[in-house]
Amino acid sequence: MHYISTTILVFTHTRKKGMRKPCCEKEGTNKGAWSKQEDQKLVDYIQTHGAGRWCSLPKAAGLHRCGKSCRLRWINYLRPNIKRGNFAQDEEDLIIKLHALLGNRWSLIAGRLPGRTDNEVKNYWNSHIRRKLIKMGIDPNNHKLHQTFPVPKPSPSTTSTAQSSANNNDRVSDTQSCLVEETATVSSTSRLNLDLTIAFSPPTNALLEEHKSRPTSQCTNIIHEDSAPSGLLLFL
DNA sequence: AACACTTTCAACCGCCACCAG
DNA sequence: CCTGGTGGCGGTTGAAAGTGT
Repeated sequence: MHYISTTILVFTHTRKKGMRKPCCEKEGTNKGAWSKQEDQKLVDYIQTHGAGRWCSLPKAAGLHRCGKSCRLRWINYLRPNIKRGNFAQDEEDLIIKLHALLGNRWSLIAGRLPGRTDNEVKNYWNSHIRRKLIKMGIDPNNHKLHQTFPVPKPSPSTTSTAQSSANNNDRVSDTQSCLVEETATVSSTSRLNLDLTIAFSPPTNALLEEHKSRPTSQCTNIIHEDSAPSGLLLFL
């Protein structure tokens, strides 16, 4: 009820502002969770016709969905080679380092984690890592240690109660050791040590393709404005 | 067992960049 | 150059699952 009224409000607002029509017809399209049948239809269609042309895809595939919804479902869930489930410790460490370097650019971060999607990385950051950093007195936005907050000792008693499986305890303490190490760097240089060459996974084929197709001017060596070069080559 | 509260994560939304005409 | 269509991105939402009382 409330949703419909806000949708109408927003819709009329955008029509007024930019006279821009929505990418899909709102009427008659399904919303919410996808059914098995819908998934199957989408997979079948993409397997025979390939992904792309998202706006016309739903009609062609016989789906009562918005094209964007189809794209999201494919990219985040149905696409082959998607890694699901718990993040490994090295993945978590890499996310933290990449976030310190790139900020909330989830697609770029996810691009360095084979099999992970931007949505998954974003969710994991917001529900796990962010909370963890805050608990440890680290500002998740700038990765700096809060001045007033004492650095906790990496003892088992400091682990989270909500996720207290043995596995998680291990992960938490590992992260702590990693972050304590990092905060030491922060305190000495006011910046994280962002040398990513150690834990860096090789670029995916897609990334390499992407790189090939771009002019060299867009291939950027990321150098912090006030720090030494990280040695990380990013394809932006 | 029942309820309240918290956490997780799939999905939606609007904005913006890019490109073809 | 301008405009409209399209794809991609990051922020946000809300239902479901989990946990505490």
